[in-house]
Amino acid sequence: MATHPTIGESLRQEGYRLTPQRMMILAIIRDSSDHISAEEIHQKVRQQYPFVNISTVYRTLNLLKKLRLISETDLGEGYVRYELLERGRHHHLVCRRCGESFAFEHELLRPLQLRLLKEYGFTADVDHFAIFGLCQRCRPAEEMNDVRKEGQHGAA
Amino acid sequence: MATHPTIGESLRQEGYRLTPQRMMILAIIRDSSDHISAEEIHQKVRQQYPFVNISTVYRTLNLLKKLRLISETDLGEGYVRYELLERGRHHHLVCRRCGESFAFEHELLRPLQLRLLKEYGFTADVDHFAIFGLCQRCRPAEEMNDVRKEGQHGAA
DNA sequence: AGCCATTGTGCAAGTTGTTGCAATTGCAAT
DNA sequence: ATTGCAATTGCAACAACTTGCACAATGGCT
Repeated sequence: MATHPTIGESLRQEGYRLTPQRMMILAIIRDSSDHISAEEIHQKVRQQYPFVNISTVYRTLNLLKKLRLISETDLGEGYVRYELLERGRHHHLVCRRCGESFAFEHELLRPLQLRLLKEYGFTADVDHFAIFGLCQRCRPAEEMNDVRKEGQHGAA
Repeated sequence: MATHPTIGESLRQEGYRLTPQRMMILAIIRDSSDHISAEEIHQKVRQQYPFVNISTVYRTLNLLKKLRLISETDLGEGYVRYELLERGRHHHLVCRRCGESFAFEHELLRPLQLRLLKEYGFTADVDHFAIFGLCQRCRPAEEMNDVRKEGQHGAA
């Protein structure tokens, strides 16, 4: 029932206030099994206390993102989803054809992160990537589609 | 003055129409020296023909993106920018502190692209990445900031 | 307990971008 | 040159998200 102590305390230690709105929002993110949208958070907060404004939800999410406590991901649904970062870093492959999304290990981004640091002196925030493309199942279908179109005028 | 022939023809070969609106939009993207926003394109189109609607601009940009003729990038400005893809593939590092953005070579993403294909069977669209983080100049300042905050309560 | 600077909230208006629909237009066939 | 019709456009309404502002609440200080 109580808000996640470590995250609430992280906020206060950074000089921010732990208000009832923020406690409710934090509890909902923590209790949600996977990525959750701002609108879903807003709905659930309102079940407890109906006067919370959606802009408070967005402002809280932006604050938590700034403090690197949550990650924000665009899975191509027309809105973004949020997740506790302490839950373990992972990333997503999103198929542009079927819309399905697949997780992939943070490990695969390490080499890139290192090269950017070595060659450009740039410290990349690699909290949560979403990479778009074609999944294994959809690629054949897409290629067949290309062939049909090329067939219309004969050349590649 | 004439619209870029190859891109205009690409459109028609795919079965789409080459309308005056699309010709103007294409010419503007081609004549722009770097990444350009939808709003900038709209302004410039209206100088030639004031009745073009912003939704036509967005729809044309989405079409060109779908056909992989342009790339779309979020440089953290609150809107996205577009660029001809045939101009050579490159990506951006965006500093979350100073806002500056730096180009980096497509080559650095190749290994990731290959591993995603080998390990997940996923064909990643790597047209234009924007990776956020801290640039060389801003990292010291940010770390100093962290130290000050940690000092307030003594432990890390 | 009470004061006060500062942070946070709700509201309403503003952005960027998307979409349903009716009217228009490009273009291939006649 | 005209026709037919799917593709395209303009418009207005909408969705996700942000922001300016006045009021409210928090929490350190006395």
